Amino acid sequence: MDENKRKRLEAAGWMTGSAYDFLEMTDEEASYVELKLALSAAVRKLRRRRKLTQVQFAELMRSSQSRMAKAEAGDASVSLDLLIRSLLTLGASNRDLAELISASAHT
Amino acid sequence: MDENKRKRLEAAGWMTGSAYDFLEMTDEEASYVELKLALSAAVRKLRRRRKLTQVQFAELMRSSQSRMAKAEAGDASVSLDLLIRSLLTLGASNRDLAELISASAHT
DNA sequence: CGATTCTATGTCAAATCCGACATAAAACGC
DNA sequence: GCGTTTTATGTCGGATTTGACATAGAATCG
Repeated sequence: MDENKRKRLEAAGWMTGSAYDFLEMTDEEASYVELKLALSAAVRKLRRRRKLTQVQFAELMRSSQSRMAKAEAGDASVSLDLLIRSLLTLGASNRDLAELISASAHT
Repeated sequence: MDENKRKRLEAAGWMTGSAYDFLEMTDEEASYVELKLALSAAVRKLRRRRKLTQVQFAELMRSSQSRMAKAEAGDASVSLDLLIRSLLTLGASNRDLAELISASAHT
């Protein structure tokens, strides 16, 4: 795993929160985390493109501003479920999702 | 929503378990459920292609046979997270995931 | 058929994730 | 600068998801 990736993950709080020592993360685990970060970035991008504040977005999601902020930040407490539902709520198509996923962690 | 789709969802226990009346499910909710069912079917297919029993698969996942059975059955108690991690563990690439997603609910 | 292996289903305590709230910190306009 | 709006962060009780277990049901093979 390269250094840039490591720093990105660390910045999102993936080191202290994880049950695993970071360097022992398997490839699948790394892919999984990378995927989540890619989706969270996409949520932010798409929300802004839709000219919504986090508060407005949270209303659409029937959630809270704080949780959407965490979703966009790639916080470890946010599930893939929530990220995918966020993107769908923002109007992403399946094809959009697919492109996001195939683009993430293109190792 | 067409009748075939409705029956598929019902078969996986999505009617009694849901908080919503089925016919009031929004498009995003339907896409989300469709996606989960597509992924669960893919898990089964891929596991079999890898010549693994559910018990062996569960060991790879550090989970249990019963949970993997539920994952493959599209049980409502199984999250997208678990399905995605299952596919990654079975060796699916991001491109594979992307194709699954863009293929699901091709409305 | 009976034995063995594999899969399905129900249950439950523990772990995780959730929305909500409070509040701090940025960002933006004036 | 100061107010206002937006976003970030920490916390918490409750809801959901988890792995594990027991056990039933299929499938396969002799």
